[in-house]
Amino acid sequence: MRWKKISDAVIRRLPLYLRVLDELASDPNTQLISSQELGVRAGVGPALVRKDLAWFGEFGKQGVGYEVEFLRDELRRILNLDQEIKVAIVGAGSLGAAFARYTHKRYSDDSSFNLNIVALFDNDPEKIGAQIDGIPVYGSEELKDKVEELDLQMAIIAVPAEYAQVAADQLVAAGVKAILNFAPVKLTVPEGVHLASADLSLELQRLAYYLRD
Amino acid sequence: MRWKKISDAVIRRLPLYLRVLDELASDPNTQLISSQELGVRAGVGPALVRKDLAWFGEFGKQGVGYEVEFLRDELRRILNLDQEIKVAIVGAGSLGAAFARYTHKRYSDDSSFNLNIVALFDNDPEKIGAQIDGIPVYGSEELKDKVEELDLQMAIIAVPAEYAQVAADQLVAAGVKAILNFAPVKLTVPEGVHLASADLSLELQRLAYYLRD
DNA sequence: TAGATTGTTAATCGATTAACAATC
DNA sequence: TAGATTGTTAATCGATTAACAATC
Repeated sequence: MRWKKISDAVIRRLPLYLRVLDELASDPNTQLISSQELGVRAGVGPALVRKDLAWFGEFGKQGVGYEVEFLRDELRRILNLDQEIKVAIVGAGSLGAAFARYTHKRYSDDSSFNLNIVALFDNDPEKIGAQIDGIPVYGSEELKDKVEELDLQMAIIAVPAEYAQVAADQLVAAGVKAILNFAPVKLTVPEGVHLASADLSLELQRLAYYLRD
Repeated sequence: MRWKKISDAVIRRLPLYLRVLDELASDPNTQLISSQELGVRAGVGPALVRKDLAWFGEFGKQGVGYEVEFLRDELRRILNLDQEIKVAIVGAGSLGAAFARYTHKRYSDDSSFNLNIVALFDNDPEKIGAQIDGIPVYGSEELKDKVEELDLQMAIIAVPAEYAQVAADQLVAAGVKAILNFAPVKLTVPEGVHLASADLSLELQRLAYYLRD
């Protein structure tokens, strides 16, 4: 299945819809949902909900709405979340460790959360060989080998700003195609490698603007 | 100084420009920068750089460019970062503690980083009264008092998803007008309260989509 | 002055919303 | 059938880019 050039603005909303459907799936009273209702819960207009979904197929029934379980499964498939995705964290400092715990817990609790942190990497000899929440910490020089061995497909960069580009380069060289960056720097990666950024300080600085009103 | 209805898309780019200017300010060789160069470093087109800045005044000189130090000061003023902003973190678990350390360090190291974490809040009696990196942990029932006493203007929510809306409600009731949310839930806040979200799992799920190519 | 780069207007592009025929 | 809601096309809205006169 191949969908060409669907805008990232669309892709960003799919996890929002999926979250609503996951919540609803546990409620036996709600087997159907309209674009109206799904939109309200996701914070998106109903027309946009329908347009977004229509890029991938005809998932609804006119006059009826969308089947919650069915649509959830479709969205999970579209987002490649129907299979386990193995994630590495580079940087086993307090931030890296916190994400490891956080995401690992989520993976164990929620059987449909298929993002699994399976390895941490760090340079500190004190940390290498230890485990955090049962997840092993490896030395950075093992990164390439472990990416292959463990089939790591995604990575989270949680190192200090000055090492973030180095970490990204190592990940790219190892073949990782999706990177979530927490360091407060703009990373440069080759075409075909996908970046997401969770830049705490940019967000705080943006919020500061609105303190004036 | 009051700038009406400037789009959030514009505001989001100002911290990007500010970051570039901060880096450049330490380089005595670069006293001037063109919209071209600033754009390349910030990842924005040169025309957009000029248009963004022009919303707030005429900061450049034709044929010359922008003075780095001057423009930096102007941007810091526009973003209200010319004064110390006191920030609370709600949730003193590993994530909250990691942010506290991270941002607190940044505040001490970088004299122009005026976002200062000065309080943590938690419900766990084990944690209340303790300090993390010298920052005191208070009980949640003290939130309202401490917001006033310490003049807390911003907060970071780092509690489990099921408590995030409660935390937001308490913050709003206490008068906090800017909230950065890390919990994987859509928060509802009244008009006039500004939200930023750093939703790790939404970003990871979005990245998963691109693993197909 | 000649060259460069701003500030700004007009043109383009893309994303969201409105509307409605199709149909469950 | 009557009512509801989808999928889709056309209209609108907003954001980015191109172009260029002003001017340092």
